[in-house]
Amino acid sequence: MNLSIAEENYIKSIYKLEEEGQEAVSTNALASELDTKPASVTDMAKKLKEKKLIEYEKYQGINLTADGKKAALSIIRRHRLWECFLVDKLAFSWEEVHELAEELEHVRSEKMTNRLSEFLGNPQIDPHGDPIPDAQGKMGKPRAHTPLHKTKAKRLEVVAVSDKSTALLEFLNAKGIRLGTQLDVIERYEFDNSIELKIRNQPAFTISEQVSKNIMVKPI
Amino acid sequence: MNLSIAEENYIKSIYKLEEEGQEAVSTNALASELDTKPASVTDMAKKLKEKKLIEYEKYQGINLTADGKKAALSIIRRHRLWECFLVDKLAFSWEEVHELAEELEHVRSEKMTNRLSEFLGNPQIDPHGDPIPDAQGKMGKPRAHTPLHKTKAKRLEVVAVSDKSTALLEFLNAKGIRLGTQLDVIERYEFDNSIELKIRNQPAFTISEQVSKNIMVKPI
DNA sequence: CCTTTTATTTAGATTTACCTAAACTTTATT
DNA sequence: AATAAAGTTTAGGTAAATCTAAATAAAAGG
Repeated sequence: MNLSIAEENYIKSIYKLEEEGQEAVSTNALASELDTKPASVTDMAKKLKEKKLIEYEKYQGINLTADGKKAALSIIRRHRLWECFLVDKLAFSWEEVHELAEELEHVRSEKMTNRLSEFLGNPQIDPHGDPIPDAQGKMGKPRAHTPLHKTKAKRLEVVAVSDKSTALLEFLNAKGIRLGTQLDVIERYEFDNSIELKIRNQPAFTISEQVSKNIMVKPI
Repeated sequence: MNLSIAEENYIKSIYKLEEEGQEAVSTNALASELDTKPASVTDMAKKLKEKKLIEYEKYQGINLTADGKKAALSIIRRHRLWECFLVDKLAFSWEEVHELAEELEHVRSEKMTNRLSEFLGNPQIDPHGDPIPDAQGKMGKPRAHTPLHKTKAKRLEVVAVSDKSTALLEFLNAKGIRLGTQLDVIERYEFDNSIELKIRNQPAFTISEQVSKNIMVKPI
């Protein structure tokens, strides 16, 4: 199956929205994810259905077929491996790599992808904590799922960040939060769902619900 | 200046044909280099002229402007650095990397390009022996220029290969010819311009003019 | 120098991936 | 259940990069 860059981007976004729990991905949701218009999504949906990569009926939303899922995992694999490359080998920081990987991911060569993986030591997670599918399209573990704002635990470790925008990642950098950082929850404020945190001996600080939603943690 | 992939490919090809000695690059030559039709070239020529990357008058052929040359060198730099990466780090052989680099070269990020260069140890030549322009767009030396079929010398060293097609490179692989290989010319046959060669102690073999044209050498 | 050949350009279509505006479904609300 | 609101699709259009076929210009040959 030979996909255009646009088609790959649609597949990737559909996969993402399905992962986030949407039973069937709506035209609107996909349009806003891809920063395009609903009418364009309808057009593309017809094309991807033709190619048997999605299930789609008028007004009923979109789901990936098995083939579509396979394609998505292949794109995600390439994306995350390039992110590792940029961080591990070219010394980029985690907030810089998403956009570049968006471009590099579209160079389709299984041989290159597999050699890149090997060169990087077959990494299991990317710089944002997301698991990297293997050459067969198997995703290690299904990504760390507990966002900080839904945990009760007091001592936590950051395992992933779900929003890859430069803005959020730079904010986290500034606060000293990165992958593996240990957090102590000092206080949860009901009225705005903000959370007061502390890292080791550093002074405490507060983060909004917006932020805590995007920090995936596990108790320690 | 933001160029599309198509525009970048035109710029690169114009640069190549100018290098090969064409005073003004003809519509036909460019069309066949890019494997497209003359009519398409005319269309694109108008656009690139608009962007001040080429000089172009109807029926008069095409030349790069200073800006066009700068753009070309930037693309070539990216192309050749990725070729080095693929060969040095991912263990590809020289006949496999051209196509992949054609795609990777279109990811435009000066920061990434410069870091890639540094990561590779700021290489001066790519796996085919072509010089790599530096970050300022300066090309080390102007590529080794003597094709094997034009030399009189008997003892030679291979310094570059001008045709990057898989076919030629695989043929050279099979014969044991690679960058730095030392050749002894046994005989030159006038009637078809073929050349009989020997490498060290191996048995002699003959190559056609087609091939010898594309092997750049220096006497030793 | 005139004619033929070759090279180049124009005109008009096509494809992909978009868009806007209008029409139509579905869902939510009273 | 009727109607309003929200979501989705259709219809028709645009821009980029192609193409074919026809027209035109330049070069080559007698």
